[in-house]
Amino acid sequence: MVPRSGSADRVYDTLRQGILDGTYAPGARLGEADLADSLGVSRTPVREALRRLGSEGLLATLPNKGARVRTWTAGELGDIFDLRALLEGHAAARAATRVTDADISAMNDLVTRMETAAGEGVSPDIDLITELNGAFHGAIVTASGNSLLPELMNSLIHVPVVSHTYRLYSPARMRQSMRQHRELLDAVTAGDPAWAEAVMRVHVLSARPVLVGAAHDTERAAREL
Amino acid sequence: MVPRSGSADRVYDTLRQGILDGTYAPGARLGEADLADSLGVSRTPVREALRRLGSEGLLATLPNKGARVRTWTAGELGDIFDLRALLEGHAAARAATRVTDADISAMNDLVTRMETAAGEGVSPDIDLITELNGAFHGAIVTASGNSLLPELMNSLIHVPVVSHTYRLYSPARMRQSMRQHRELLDAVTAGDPAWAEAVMRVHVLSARPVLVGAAHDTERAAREL
DNA sequence: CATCGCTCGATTGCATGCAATCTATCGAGA
DNA sequence: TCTCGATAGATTGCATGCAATCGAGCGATG
Repeated sequence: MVPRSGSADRVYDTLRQGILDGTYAPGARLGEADLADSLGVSRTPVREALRRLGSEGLLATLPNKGARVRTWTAGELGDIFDLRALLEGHAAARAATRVTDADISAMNDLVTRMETAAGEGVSPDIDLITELNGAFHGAIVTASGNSLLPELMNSLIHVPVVSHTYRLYSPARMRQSMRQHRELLDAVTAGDPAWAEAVMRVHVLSARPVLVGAAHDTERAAREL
Repeated sequence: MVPRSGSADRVYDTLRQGILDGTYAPGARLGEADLADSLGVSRTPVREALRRLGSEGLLATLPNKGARVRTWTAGELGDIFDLRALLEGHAAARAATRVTDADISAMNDLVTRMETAAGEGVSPDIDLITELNGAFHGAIVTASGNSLLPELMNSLIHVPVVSHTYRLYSPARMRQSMRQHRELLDAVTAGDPAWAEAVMRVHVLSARPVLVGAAHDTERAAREL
């Protein structure tokens, strides 16, 4: 998934990144002319990028009314985590029976680097942890051997707030998450599918209330405006 | 998901339908100018539709080389059915604990009409069965209460050959499929999530070898050209 | 004779112009 | 004063033109 060369692809990457990192807030309006101007291209590639993002679920587009950054209710976030628990749990079980030594070695590297980045240093490197965490979960999903699962996970994980998970974690919750990664790796290394699936479900479902709670707070604050 | 009004949306619907019903064969090249001419619109809405279909996985698009109808290997089809068994099994279990009487009544209507369409008449109405089957599975998924599951299923089910399932069925296999629908409805009506999940998994996984086998035959035939 | 390079036709990618639609503001009437 | 309607500005949707890139076919060369 390297950044391709065309203008439309660059615009797509820029907008996607901006949506995920919060540059474009949920609900923000994305006008074609504004974006074209600020990005130095014409409206055509911008339109193309907006339609792609719309069909991938990051934007809500209304005919003749333009595109807005999609917002997610607390209920939808809960549903996302239910599906993640199901799909990633399945992936972990299958990965446990299929991983190669090279896979395990790479995963171990990722987990170790995460533990370092989350370690006792004064300020954990959230961006790095987020990136490593995504790579680790991606490695599990890939190791499941199901060639369509990575694609399918992308339609779930691209939800902006999910990529901000670690910003919402307390130090204790962060340490718990790191321990779960380590145990997941242990279960996969042991080749125990039931153990791996259970740990993965715990890992995902224990993150769920943090995200859903944050969404509830946001909704409450929005109602009181 | 009613057909919207714009030209781009009409082109999208036309192409999608054409891909699913085989008008555009797997691997067929879809040129912008050709389509624009034959559909009586300019290249702009055609491009838009092609990009959408590409990002939804129905087309494989290469930069500067245009779009082709995506082909699926037997392995990918097997992976799709594994994920369907997982996701629809989950949906059936949840539906069993949440359906309303109105849901059950609507599902019963669908199943009964399918049985009629597949009945002892000389030529079962395959198109009708396919449509009713899609509606029934959609009803189960919707009744699961997970608001994102329908979206997610769409990224799996849009694979062309899957929509042709019933064309590949023998009369005996067809009757078996109808019995499974009826038993699934029984399980959901009884409110038994484990039973419903098991029946759904049987239903999906018993269809799997038929589709995968057909794909293997196609691949073999292609190699021998 | 095979292989490499080149030119030309075809196709995609991007920019721009115009028509259609929507939103917001202002004004008339009850 | 409030509501409804009309007009104007802004924005999206579509068509078209031009530049960039790709692929096929021909010719030159080892």
